[in-house]
Amino acid sequence: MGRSPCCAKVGLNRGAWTAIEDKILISYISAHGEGKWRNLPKRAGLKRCGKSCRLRWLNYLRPDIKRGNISPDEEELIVRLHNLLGNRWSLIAGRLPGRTDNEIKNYWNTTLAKRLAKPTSPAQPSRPPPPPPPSRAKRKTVPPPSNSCSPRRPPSMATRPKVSRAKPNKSLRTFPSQFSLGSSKPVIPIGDDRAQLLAPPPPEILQTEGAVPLPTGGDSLSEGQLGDLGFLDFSEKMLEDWATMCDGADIAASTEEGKDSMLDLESLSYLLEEWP
DNA sequence: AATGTCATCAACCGCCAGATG
DNA sequence: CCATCTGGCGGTTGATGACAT
Repeated sequence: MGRSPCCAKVGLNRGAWTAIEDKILISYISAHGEGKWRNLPKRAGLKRCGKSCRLRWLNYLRPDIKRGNISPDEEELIVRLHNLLGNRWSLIAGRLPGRTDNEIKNYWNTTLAKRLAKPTSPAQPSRPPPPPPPSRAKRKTVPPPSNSCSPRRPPSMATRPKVSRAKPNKSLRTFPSQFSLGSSKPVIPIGDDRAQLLAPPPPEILQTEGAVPLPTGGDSLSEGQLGDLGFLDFSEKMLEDWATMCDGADIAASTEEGKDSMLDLESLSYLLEEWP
């Protein structure tokens, strides 16, 4: 009864990924594509849990990941989106191409949350607190059973091999330019083993997919203001309108006034669901 | 130089929702 | 309709590096 474990836990590698494992995973996905994570480790010859492979790929190895510091524009966008969406990191990350939910979540927890806690912070949001967590938050809070098949922290983690993380200079930490999405950020020479593992992505990755051109009206950001955020598919005004709707306006009415040009379907459906 | 503390972030976990048989 | 599988999400942990003492 109950769920079967996502994979056999015995005999699997844990902790930090090695360069060889990364290479194997990249090669396999390059040849066979993503998906089928459960069987992927076996087929690829990796002693890893499928979930671990998926996480490694999505958060670290994907060629379209944008590395480097969060720009001020991105930061402000994260703050705004968090005010609107709460801790829905995947949704927030979905509006920041190249950024992962894990990265944004980490950035929020380590940097923004602390900064925003200070009342005099320039980034202090002017909006009310984020909405309560959506239905997903109804998870149980009981501690896991002691005989759980997957202990909270496996013993091996305590003896995780000392793997050099090769953390580059934080002020310049970014990914090789061929992986950027039009970013104008400085790029450091490849000192990261990740870069050596990755081949240049296919050209289509460098294109902004599904993006709606920014409005050309005066209320949108100028080209200079856009900076690194030129790939974003909505403008400041769109966010403002979106936020206004979230602040208690008649959403149903608002969405019928031609707002389909302002909101994508996902956002709109979310609003309609979460703010009835 | 040695030690302690803090900040960062990759990786893990349990849980959930949708898909599938 | 039900049980199971699969992919995905958000919360949390702990290794590591940076900085302070």
